[in-house]
Amino acid sequence: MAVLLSRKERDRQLRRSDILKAAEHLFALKGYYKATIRDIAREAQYASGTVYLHFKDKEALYFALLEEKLKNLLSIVKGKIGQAKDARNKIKILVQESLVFFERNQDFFRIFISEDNELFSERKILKSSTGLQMEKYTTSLLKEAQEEGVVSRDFDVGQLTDVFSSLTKTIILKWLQKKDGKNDNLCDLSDTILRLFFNGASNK
Amino acid sequence: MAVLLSRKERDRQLRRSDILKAAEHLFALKGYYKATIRDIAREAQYASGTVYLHFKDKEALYFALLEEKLKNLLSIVKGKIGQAKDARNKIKILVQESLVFFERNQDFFRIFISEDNELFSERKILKSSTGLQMEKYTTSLLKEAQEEGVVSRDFDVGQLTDVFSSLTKTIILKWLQKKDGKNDNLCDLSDTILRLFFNGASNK
Amino acid sequence: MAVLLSRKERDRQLRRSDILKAAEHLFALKGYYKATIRDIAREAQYASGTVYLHFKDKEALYFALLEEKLKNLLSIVKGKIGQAKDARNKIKILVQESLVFFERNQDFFRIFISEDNELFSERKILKSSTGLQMEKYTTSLLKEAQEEGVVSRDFDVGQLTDVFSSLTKTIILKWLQKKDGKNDNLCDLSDTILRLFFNGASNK
Amino acid sequence: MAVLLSRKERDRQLRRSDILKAAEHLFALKGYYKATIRDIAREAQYASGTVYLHFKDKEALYFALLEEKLKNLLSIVKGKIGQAKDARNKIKILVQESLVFFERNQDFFRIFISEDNELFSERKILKSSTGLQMEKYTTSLLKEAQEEGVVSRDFDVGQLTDVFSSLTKTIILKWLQKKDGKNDNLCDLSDTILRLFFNGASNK
DNA sequence: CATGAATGAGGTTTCATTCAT
DNA sequence: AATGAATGAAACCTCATTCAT
Repeated sequence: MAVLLSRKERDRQLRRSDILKAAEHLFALKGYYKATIRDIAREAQYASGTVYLHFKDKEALYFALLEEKLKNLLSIVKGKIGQAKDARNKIKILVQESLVFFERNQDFFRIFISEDNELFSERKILKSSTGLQMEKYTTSLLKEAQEEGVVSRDFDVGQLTDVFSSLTKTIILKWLQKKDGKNDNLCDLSDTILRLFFNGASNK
Repeated sequence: MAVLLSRKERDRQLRRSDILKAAEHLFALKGYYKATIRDIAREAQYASGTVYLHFKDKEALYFALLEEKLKNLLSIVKGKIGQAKDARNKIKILVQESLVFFERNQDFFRIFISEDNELFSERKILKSSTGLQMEKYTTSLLKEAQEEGVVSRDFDVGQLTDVFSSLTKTIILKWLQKKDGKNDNLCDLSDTILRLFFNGASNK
Repeated sequence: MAVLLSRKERDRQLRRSDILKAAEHLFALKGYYKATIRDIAREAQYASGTVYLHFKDKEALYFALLEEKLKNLLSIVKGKIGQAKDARNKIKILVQESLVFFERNQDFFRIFISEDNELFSERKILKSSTGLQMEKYTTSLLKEAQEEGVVSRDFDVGQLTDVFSSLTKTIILKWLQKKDGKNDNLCDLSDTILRLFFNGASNK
Repeated sequence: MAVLLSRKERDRQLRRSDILKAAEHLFALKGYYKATIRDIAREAQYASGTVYLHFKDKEALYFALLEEKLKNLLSIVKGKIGQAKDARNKIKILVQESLVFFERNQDFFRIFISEDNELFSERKILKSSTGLQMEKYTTSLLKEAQEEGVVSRDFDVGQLTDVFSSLTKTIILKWLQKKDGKNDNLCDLSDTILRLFFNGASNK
């Protein structure tokens, strides 16, 4: 019985996952408003109604997607960082792992970056609780860096967090837009980001 | 006769302007999709149809708004920069004037920053020709800075332009989100931006 | 004073006529629904409002046009027929003059033929009183022809009238659709029409 | 399974048919432009959106209607004509069956006859491919009649086709307009049509 | 559970008509 | 009289969401 339930549950998760994958693709391709539930359901090979068995409404689907992926990224990052000792190295790992992750999840990046700036009332920056966690985690690393003196204490940590994040996103976005056939590795850009950031935020 | 015509034309521009102002407010408040033409018309105290006497359709209204404001900003910036001699100062002025402008045009900033990241197919980043001009202009200043040695030549200028813009936007956005009653001047943040950027992009 | 008034009146008629001409062109080109008052006014070089100084509404303009032209055709036909003696000749003249008229007024013909079949409630076949007169006149000629024995009395005259009219229109329409560069004269087709009709409606 | 599918499909066709019937009625009553999708949906007892599950847009609905009915008429006619031997009899059957059909489908006739004369750009006389087939079929019968000598070769077959069709339509239209309570059978008029046509188009 | 037809609110846009200038 | 900006009703169509099967 436990087995049966767990299989059932596993199946359920699979379907949910199918839908999330389709949503990721379509939201990235067309944006939140132009991507229809029908599009998404069809791409996932389900009927529209099925989507509603897993998500309350379109917005919930959207946020679940954000949540899921961010949780994934955060856990990867936290895992890898465990080993590092000083803040500089931790931040280095954060950047590198983010680049690796986004290179593999370009659709998600498109959604992520556009969500990013939605300060509009409706699609709120609820910043999916994991988004907030991510932010807090970054902030804590930057605080550490300030304490270790590798980043100046003159700056407001909140501000630094935003600058750091947007810097990373900007570089990724630029890479995504270029992507001439060359297909240079995104992760090669971690040095650029780190140099810009650490120099920028240094004690002078 | 000339007077009559010019009054007519002036009135026309006033009405157009009413609509643009309402659009600015509503696009900023609700975003492109949730802001309806009816909302905008009502806020401008006109009937829906009136909007279409001035703009072909919703998109045209949106882009006209972008264009109008950006042209304004660009001309201010270019005007003020005329006086400056070295690249560092020019860029300083660019930042300062942008901050002044966006402090006065916060609604527009909200639209601007969200447009910015729309890589989606439909509402294209055609970056309203003036948007492109603005970008080119910034790039030219950064090139100058590279030539003058105040910014490292290691970086790709395109990349630098993006970084510079997103840095500025990020700082503004952060300020906009905080804005606790204090109401600190946005323009006071120009030093933060410049320090982060010039240190970041320095030769080491 | 009389002169002054009459000049005023003449001007008024000229403007009315301008509008009717534009309406004729646009109704022919796009049909009643797709032709807008604005289109028509613009083509006539007036403002939309001016149209309403001459016609109560769009429908009134449409019917005035029908009326005007049909009155014209009817008076031409009646004038020419005065001379003829027997019904056959009268009908021959009717056909010939109609062809000449429609060759010169092809736009109007397009409108006329489409109106023709509108039995819909709204754009009623009020058949502009002149349309009715025209019909009665034709009927009277056909009655005469029946009395003179050149057309069989077996047929209902109303029916014959309709058949005669639609026959004429059909031939004209066909000519209009072909009109390969050749530009053959439409009036050359009168024999075809008359032959088809008189044979068709003969006593055997 | 086959049964299940076929029931679904059958239901679907029924709904489609409901809508077509309502459209037929309303287009006949008010004409293409004044009949609204809402009207049609309401008459068919569906919501507006439902119409769009079956037809891409208003025009598609209109043409589907035309197509459906014409296909029906054409197949009936072709079926009955199979038996006949000479052209005269074939044409007789064509007329008779058309009359029977239109007597039963008066709403459709109203649409058909009005469509007929739309030479306007938009609602094209693409004459729904079946419309063209119908025309070609008629033409072929008339050619046969010419070859058999029962219709004069002096006439252009295209012209004859048009004359024949409009003659038939005219007689039906007249009948439809009269229809005093008497309710005489429309099909009784086939002799009138045939006599008018064959005499008219005879060798003299 | 899954389906997908049905719903209907609501958006954009057009255009006949009015009316202040 | 002439203008043409303004109006606002009303049309078409989309799509998130529900619910009977």
